[in-house]
Amino acid sequence: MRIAEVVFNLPLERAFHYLIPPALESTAQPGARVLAPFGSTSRIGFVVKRVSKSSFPMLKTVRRVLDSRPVIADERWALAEWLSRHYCCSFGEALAALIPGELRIRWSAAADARVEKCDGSVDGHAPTLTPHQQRAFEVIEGALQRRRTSTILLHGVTGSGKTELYLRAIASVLQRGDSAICLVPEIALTPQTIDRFQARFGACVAVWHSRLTRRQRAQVWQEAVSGARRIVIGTRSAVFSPLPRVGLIVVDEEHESTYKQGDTPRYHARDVAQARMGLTRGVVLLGSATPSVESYYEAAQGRSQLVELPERIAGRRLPSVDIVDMRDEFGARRAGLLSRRLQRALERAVQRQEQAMLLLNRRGFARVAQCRQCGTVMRCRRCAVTMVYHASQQQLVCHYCNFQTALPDICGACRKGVLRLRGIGTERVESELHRLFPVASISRMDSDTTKSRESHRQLYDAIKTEQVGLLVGTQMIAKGLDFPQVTLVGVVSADTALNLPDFRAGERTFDLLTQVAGRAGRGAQPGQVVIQTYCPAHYAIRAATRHDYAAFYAEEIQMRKRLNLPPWTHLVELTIHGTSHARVSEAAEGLAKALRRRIATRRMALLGPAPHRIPKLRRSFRMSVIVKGRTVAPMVELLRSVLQPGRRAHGLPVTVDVDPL
DNA sequence: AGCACGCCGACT
DNA sequence: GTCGGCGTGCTC
Repeated sequence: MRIAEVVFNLPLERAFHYLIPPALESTAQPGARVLAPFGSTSRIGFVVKRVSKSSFPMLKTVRRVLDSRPVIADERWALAEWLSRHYCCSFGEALAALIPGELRIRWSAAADARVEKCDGSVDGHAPTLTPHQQRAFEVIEGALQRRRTSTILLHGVTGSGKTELYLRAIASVLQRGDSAICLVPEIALTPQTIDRFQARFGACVAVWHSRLTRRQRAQVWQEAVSGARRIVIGTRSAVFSPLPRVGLIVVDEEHESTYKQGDTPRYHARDVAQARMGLTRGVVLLGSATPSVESYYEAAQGRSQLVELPERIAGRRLPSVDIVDMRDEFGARRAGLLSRRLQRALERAVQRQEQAMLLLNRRGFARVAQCRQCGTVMRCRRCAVTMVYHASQQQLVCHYCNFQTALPDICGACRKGVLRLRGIGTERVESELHRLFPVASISRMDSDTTKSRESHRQLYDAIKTEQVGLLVGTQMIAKGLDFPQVTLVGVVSADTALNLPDFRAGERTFDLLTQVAGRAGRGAQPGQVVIQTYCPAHYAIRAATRHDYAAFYAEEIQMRKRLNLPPWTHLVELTIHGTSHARVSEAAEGLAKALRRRIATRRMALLGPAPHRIPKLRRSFRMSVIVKGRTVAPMVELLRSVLQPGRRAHGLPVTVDVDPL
């Protein structure tokens, strides 16, 4: 038993054997990380097993053990197995995903666990529940008491009091001695939620997100393990929190795409939450005003329980929504930015000193720079996508790789024409507002103005204290913000998301419009929403104006069925990349052929190969192949065998994206 | 995934 | 003649 079987964070299924020196005998146990010589260097790996002999003739020796106790054990170990099975990654990659990258330092679970009294009992500060909330809570409480794996979808309109129900559910779990995780889409968007959690539960709440420093992360981790904290509220990786006995995972705004991890393993935190609670008979509470079609379908199929909160609390009304048909407004002649209707509404808001928000889901000043003479559009030379002009930096910026370059005086292609800026972004709207309302206080909120650690909070506070009258922003302003003085929300263009080549375009649009509309009229004054669009008849837009999720879902699910798309099927997207275009397409063809041969007998379909949505990124060409099937498991099993060893096709690396967005 | 080894094109 | 491109194979 002096040999450790070790896996690494590499796209390799195989494990490697190492001798364990006597001094490390007691600590080199399954679940502990070790530093092991690997090729010409050393790397960190995970011990998965102890064995007594190995067929490998020249074993090296473990250098050191990083953990005095396993970092991953029990149900989190099983969760890693699920991750690797479901997302087609190696076990080593799955284990690595379960611990923060920053946890490189030695840690011991022996830290003093000063568990404060923390049962989350509902005190005088908690508001009384409305009848709808009360009924919803009974369902949630019932599920928690049953102690069986279950999922509840809480579909509540914006401002219907979902957070209060999360708090009550968590309190209930704490009272019986278990712990809970609450996932939020983006920490910066939810300062209010965190404040409320801390007000209710005090020091037993830990906050987990990407902007924590290394030290803070290690500390939160430690406190979660030791039981000093019983609640973790955080972004997607918080689903892996090492809290003991997690009885409930709340996924707030479950439809948000930020729950999907961008690199291997490309997990979806909502699905991981369900897998985790499946292992410990816990409850998953999904909350949304605009549920993902997937989650609503699960409820419709009876696999999860649907609970509705159809009304706003405190008798607040949902805002009235007006559609401006931009074809009437500007017609085939010059395109404009703000319709007369929206301008008038803005004027009224400014006069009454109320706040207004304008949404445009595109940052920068102009979407493209195009030559007036030859029509050439400025593209990023590494990514082959159009570059966006940013007035604040006076530069063209690639939104994929952040490559920047000055706006040339004349076109580089024909050396004659002057470049013309076309297509609008948030910067352009901001300058238009300055022109129309020179005395108003105007701010812009997008990822450009909120880059630094503190800028988001500062801007948020300025709006909260009403130093800002008019706010322009990307989807960042559409989500979660609660500013009672906002009475007007304008959507500059509802069509930006609608016209993308994506089968979720309708869903995205419905979500964005409903969410941004929910920012209006949260205080005493009623809210008004003005939506500008060139497709007023589209069902996603029409349903959003009526706040009618059911109508949207009914249309959407039929379209998905007709085209055999999710949630009726699952997709797995394979992307092959490499610097040689010829080699990439050769490999993609080869992979498609190999797969096609094998899926003939199974109930799967193959699409492609075709150029990836972004055909070239950072000098690398990309081709995609999509596998479609009724369930994920057989597809991943097949891919695992075809892409071995090293998850490659014809020598080129392949990324596997299960249920891509 | 990195890294070393090995085989063909444009330079001092 | 060699420097360096990336295609190939290996890592206990």
